[in-house]
Amino acid sequence: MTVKPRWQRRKNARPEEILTAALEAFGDHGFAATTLDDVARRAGVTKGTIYLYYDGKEALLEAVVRETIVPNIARAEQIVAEFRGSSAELIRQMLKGWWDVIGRSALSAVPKLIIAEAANFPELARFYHREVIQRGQRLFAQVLQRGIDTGEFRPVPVAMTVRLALAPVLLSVVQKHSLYKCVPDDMDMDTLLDTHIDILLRGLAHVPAPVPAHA
Amino acid sequence: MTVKPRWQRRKNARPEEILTAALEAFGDHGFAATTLDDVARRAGVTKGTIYLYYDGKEALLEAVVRETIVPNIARAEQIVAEFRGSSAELIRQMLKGWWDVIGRSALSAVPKLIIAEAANFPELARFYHREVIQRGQRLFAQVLQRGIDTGEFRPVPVAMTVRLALAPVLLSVVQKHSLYKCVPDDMDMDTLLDTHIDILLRGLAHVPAPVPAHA
Amino acid sequence: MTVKPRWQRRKNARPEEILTAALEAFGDHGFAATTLDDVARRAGVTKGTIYLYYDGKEALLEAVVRETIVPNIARAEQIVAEFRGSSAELIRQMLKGWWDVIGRSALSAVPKLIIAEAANFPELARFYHREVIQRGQRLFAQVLQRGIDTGEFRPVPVAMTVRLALAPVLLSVVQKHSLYKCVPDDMDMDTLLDTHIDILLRGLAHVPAPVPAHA
Amino acid sequence: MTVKPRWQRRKNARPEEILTAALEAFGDHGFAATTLDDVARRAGVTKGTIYLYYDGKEALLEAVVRETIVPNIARAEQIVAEFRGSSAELIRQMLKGWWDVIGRSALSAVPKLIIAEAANFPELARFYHREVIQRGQRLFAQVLQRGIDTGEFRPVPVAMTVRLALAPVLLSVVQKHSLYKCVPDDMDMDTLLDTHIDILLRGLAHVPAPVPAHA
DNA sequence: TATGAATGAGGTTTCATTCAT
DNA sequence: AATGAATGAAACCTCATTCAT
Repeated sequence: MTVKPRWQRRKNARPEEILTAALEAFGDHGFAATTLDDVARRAGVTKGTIYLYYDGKEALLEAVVRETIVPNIARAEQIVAEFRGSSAELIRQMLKGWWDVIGRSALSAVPKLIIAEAANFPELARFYHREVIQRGQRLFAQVLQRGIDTGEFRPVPVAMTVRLALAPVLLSVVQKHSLYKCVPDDMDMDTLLDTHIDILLRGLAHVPAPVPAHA
Repeated sequence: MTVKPRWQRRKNARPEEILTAALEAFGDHGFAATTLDDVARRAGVTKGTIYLYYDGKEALLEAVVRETIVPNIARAEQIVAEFRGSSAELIRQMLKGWWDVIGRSALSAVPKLIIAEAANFPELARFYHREVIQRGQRLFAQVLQRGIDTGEFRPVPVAMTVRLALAPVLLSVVQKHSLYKCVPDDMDMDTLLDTHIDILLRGLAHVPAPVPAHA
Repeated sequence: MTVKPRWQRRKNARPEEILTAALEAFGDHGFAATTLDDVARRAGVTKGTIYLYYDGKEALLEAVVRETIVPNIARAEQIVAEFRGSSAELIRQMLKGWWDVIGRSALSAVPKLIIAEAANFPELARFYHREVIQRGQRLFAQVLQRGIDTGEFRPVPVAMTVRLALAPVLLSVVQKHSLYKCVPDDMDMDTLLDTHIDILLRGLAHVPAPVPAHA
Repeated sequence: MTVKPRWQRRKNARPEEILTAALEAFGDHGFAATTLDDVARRAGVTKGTIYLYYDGKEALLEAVVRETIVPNIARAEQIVAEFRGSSAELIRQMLKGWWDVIGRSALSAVPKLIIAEAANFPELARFYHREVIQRGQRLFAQVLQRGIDTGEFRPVPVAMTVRLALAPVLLSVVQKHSLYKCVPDDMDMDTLLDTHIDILLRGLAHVPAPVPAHA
């Protein structure tokens, strides 16, 4: 007969389990409304255990943000550097790929978390802006500029267009963790992305404007 | 700094002052991280006074959401119903108008607040989705459909396109209340909107044959 | 102006009530072993009320030390300055007076508290040393020096003698709040003080040493 | 710094190492403010190891007090029993010896510890009072009484005088572990002791009181 | 109507103690 | 014999809510 041990020793697995649990909890309820009891329960430990690995609630939040997203940015930068093909195709792959890797995964909670907590943790927000947003925008801007340079796209304000290209996926990921937790989600992300890419690429194409820019 | 006028305000101005203060505070810090002391301070009253007009913190949040945005939706519906002009022009005016009325005002805090708190207040989120988002999307869809019906736009998935058209302004308003409270805001909203409308309308245009500027 | 001061009076009295309760509790159990619940209970309030008046447990400790003893030092300085009489008589009165005012009162807990907590709150200890101990020793040293100068006492190392003169009363006050809380107190403080003063003054007198200083 | 020797120590050296560490830690911070992690670190072991030798934190405190001081009392009793010489000389040697053996060593932490914790551990305090203080006082009283009986000293209240004779060394040892951890220690213990013994013995001598005892 | 002193439930954090390794 | 991961009770502290004025 083996008696069930009160707890198990899982030293190496613990930090990541706690981090994942914290990401979920913070993403669901926000920082202030999340209790460490909730995080602990999701991680299958007790409250005190969290303090073995993290200095406190705030340190846990920082770890969640710092250790989850940044690696993916580096990977994206590498993919872009190695890509051979049209700029249009690369833009399509970046948007789709971002959704597949971040949007569908648990990592998708981070952007919503940052939006909700930026004002309460400005230092963390600045870190995220510097290491994630700016790097991501720079990457996308490179691709767009390359397309303009090669004549594939018409000249557009690059920085603005980058924001416009990313806005639908960012907003979708944010809504996935807020409104669509409460209302039936009628959004077909594949169709949305296809439509977005379709309109975007047509809008970047070299054809005369069909409508006067202004009345 | 005015000291005396406070006592000369109409008595029924109090609830609105509190509501405005609450919107600011909730928008800045989120619901859980906002203290009623903070709301009271912004409203120029003391904590106890809030309870004379609202049943508690949660009731205050509900009031903020219910009483601030809905009236504007009704106004937008009226504007659209009365509009005479091309669909493209109406789309341009709706996007620009939304930014002018909501985006620039204190009301812009509501979308960020909803995103942050939806999971904690699902009933409120459903209300907002039903009374604000769906009505807004329906309105925009009407305009888009009209443009397709009249041949001004090519056929596109309407529901998706509505989301895509609104995404940049929504995301901007959300970021205005989160990241851009912490990092220098280099975003020129007018240029962003112009670029967005430009790309969007080109993307909606009938591709091959150049279409006459005006029917 | 005494209409119904019952509630108002309590409001003004709160900080002092809490301070007294804290002095008792800290004196009894030490800082770390004292719970704020205990302090609150002694003061007849709840835990939260303490935070209306003090920033936290540590601030409460500081207030206890800073606001209780210092005024008495000032008073002692005044008494000495105004005294007319022999130095011996003044020394007698200072020792007896110190015991009557501090030793018998609740203030007697402070020296024990400082001894117990000095290492944990060095800044507070330095304050106490500077504002209480050094001022007290300086005062006593003046009197002793005056006695030597007038020929009333034989020359002795003043700084050392001050310590020796004060040691029995200090130790008594400390023990009153430690050991003699646990064992039956067989100490008659009046006799102890009389004996101390007797031996001390004889020891300070101008007579040849009756015993060889060393073998 | 020696690294290897730890493993070569006799196994039963462990308890003593822990006891020494505990004495230091308790003496520095008091019982409640001391963590077992601190004790363990000072002893060069981990927290769990302490429980192999002691039943818990409180048992450790008891062991510290019970096993450190008592042996020295026995030794002092023996020295007194074997002493041949004047009572004055014996008093001098006892005071000086006490300081050399207890005052300078780590054991000096015990009196401060007892003072700080007596109210929280009354049973332990009673033990200490019975086995250390009373035995020490009885010993000193014997010597004093012998001096009076032989005519070496004038008659004085013995019990009181014992306290007075010991007060300076006790207080010094206590302050060494409290205030003088925080403020520069300007106290020359040798001079203090010499002055004390000088005044005390003169005060015990057979000469007419130079000052009227009291009105 | 308005205040703000007081409360008490609930959260974060610490740490003595246990126990699997 | 020794470790240190894990626990859980208890402490500090905050703040929504109440209520006497």
